[in-house]
Amino acid sequence: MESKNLYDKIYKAVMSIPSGQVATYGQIAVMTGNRGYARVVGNALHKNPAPGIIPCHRVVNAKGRLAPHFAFGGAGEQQRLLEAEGVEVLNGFVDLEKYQMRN
DNA sequence: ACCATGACTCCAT
DNA sequence: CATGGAGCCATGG
Repeated sequence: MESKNLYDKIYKAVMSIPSGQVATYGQIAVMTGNRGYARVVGNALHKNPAPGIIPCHRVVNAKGRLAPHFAFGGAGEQQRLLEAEGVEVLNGFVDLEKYQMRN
């Protein structure tokens, strides 16, 4: 499994998200090259657990909502992790205006 | 090579 | 606000 390009970029992008901030799938997708990658990004995070290496909890959808299918304990766990980093989560939503990773 | 699937996003109704 | 359709891309069978 040496998918050394796309996935690697995605992982890097996700890992590059600073603590206390979040990024959307589309953001990561565009960051890695294409908006269409949004699905690949989601698949990558879902398939490749790489727990401890990839802070998937910092990745939310375009609406700032936590992943509905978060594979590491559910959105509740994701929310807990985000709050632990200083990100306010309200009803499963984060304030993108405040926490979205800006360039 | 084709078809089906998916942690997505946007737009229209 | 909910639902549906279309667009985008990679992966696996």
